[in-house]
Amino acid sequence: MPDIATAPLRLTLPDGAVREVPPGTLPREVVLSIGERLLNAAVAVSVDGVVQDLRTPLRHGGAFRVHTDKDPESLPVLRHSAAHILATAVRRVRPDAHIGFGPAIDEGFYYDFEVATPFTPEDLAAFEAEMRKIMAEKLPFERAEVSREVAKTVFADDPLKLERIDDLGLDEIISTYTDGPFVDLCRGPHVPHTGWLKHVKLQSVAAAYWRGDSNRQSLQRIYGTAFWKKDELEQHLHRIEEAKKRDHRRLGKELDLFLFHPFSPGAAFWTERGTSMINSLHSYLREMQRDGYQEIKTPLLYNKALWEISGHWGKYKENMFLVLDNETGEHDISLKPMNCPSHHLMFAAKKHSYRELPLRYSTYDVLHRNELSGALSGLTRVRQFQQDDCHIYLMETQIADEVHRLVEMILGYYRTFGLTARLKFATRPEQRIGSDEMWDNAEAALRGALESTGLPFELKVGDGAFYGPKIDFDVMDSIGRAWQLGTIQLDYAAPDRFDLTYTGEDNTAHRPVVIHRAISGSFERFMGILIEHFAGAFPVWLAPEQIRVVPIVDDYATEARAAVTRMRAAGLRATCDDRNETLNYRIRESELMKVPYTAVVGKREAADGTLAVRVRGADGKKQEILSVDDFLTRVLEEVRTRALPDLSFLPEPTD
RNA sequence: GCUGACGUAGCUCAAUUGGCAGAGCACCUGAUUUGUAAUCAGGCGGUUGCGAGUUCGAUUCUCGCCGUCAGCUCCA
Repeated sequence: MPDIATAPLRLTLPDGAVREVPPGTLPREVVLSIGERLLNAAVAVSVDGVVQDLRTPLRHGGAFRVHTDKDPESLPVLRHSAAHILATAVRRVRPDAHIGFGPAIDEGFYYDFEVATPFTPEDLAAFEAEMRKIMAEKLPFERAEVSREVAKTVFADDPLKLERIDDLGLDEIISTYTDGPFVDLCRGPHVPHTGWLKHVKLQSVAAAYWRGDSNRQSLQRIYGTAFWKKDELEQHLHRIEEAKKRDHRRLGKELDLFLFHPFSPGAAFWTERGTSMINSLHSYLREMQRDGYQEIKTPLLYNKALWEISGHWGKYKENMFLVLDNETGEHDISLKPMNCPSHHLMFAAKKHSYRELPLRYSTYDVLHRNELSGALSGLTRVRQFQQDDCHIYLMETQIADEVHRLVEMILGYYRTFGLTARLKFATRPEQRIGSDEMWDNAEAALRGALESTGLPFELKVGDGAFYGPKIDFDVMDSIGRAWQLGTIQLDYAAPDRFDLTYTGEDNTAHRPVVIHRAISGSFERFMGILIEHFAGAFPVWLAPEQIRVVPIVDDYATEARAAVTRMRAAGLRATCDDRNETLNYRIRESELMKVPYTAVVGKREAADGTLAVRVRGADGKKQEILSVDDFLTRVLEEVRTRALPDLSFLPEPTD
């Protein structure tokens, strides 16, 4: 047991009042002294922001706060306790199970078990039932602080816990928590007793390596979640269901945007509709880069000599698709996993003047990365993709301006989609190339440029690329999920490796600096994000089919087709659905395909040269009768401004 | 890659203990000529992912392969 200093601890309450208590005082006593009702509602307390439970002796003074189920700090405590209750249940039902770790996580909790035979979904149901019993039993969570020797005795039958104990530092307090028959090595904090848990749901079971190490044994991990209130749990589960409905894999099929085939896992087949969307994205980017960018194309296959120069052969070979060279019989050719080396070759192929800098190469070339088969997932993790990639060669003095300009451009691009981004500044990682001096320069330059934008950013120490620091853009979509998309990476190493030079004002050779930057990350993943963000109801400029014209009966098909012809001539993507089906049927299909405008032509419209325009998702309420000209003007304006759709009209996706 | 679950018509899903593989939608044909989210009738469509094995008989059981999905430290 570590020494506890004897000087009284000063606790400052939120109202400014100060309590002095002897070290080792239990928080519950402090809370009780504030009020009995508060104690009944208290889940945990925090001292200077560090959350602990009511039965962990106080060791430090500081800002003292009491957390009830209203406070965000309390939810992880509840979920951590839920994890223990799960372990308690599993041990009752399957006494042979060894216990691993069981923490609270963002959306709930998990617990790892080592068992001879994997759990089944039926086991999960049995565990959940047992958990309910344990919750009804209101078993107190008893905390004990024990010596290393005692801990080892308690967990003599749990090898995973023993290993954990051995990892603990000598000065760390070893504590255990007991609820009923179950003892766990645990730092806490926990709720007072198992009855505090009311709304728990076990969600899935999957394998997880012990300590995430694929060389270690595989454990069974059970995921679950818990909430204070029933409707919170139900809402959470409902949100998961809703997210499934806008899953891009499902919508991609329903909206006929792309498909996958087992003969080329991890590579999308884009349908006409999906291709149309990607082309719209391309045009937008080209428009943004009209000024000062050179779009180029470079080969897809390279001799390994290039990868040896770039360093990929040593650091990235596992992820590259190697190709057999028939003449040498060796796999010494590779599909490119990145564009940078080929751009550097392009740069090095000519003499460059300082007057040309910054020189910006952009490309949409296809890249291949050999991701683990188990890592593939829809459009978000693929083996073949296109980046909106760009490499900028510049002088060090130009970095600040350029980065400033890039940040604005990238944020502007996201804004077009109604996406907001958070910036992260990532510094030198442990595994890196280049001298410390180089890193000092690079980090200072990039950071200075970032600060000049005046935007808030988060510092990610050690998260940089191996060749330089970077700014990452994490984008939040319409349902609050974060995706890492854009990146601005400073590279002092590649110019050396590729011996890149430009001729300066002084007529001697100088090293340029390289900036790698991507905006969408990859078009594949960006499409996946857009599909989910808009739930398939894309802005007009992006929608693969912008207008569907529907004649009520054959008699007006001529007028309908004439309208479509005019729309197409104006550069819009319009179709005519004059199939022999009922009007309702065709309207329904147009709505299901999320076509922004369905223009109906009946007797009146045919006579007047008008269209009855139905707006997607508005339930027919926003219909307007417009002349073809007025309608065209309006849609063209929406396309020109890349107007965002009114997402409040977003219908619940249909099953 | 590893662990588990899954793979039946273009799509979404059925099929008792192993016993003739079905439905809806889509598609095709015909009828119907429709005013804002599914008109009616008929028809086409499958060597049940692929390959072995067990069995009188396999969608069903076993094994291998392919693919899909979930997960693979947010540290007791």
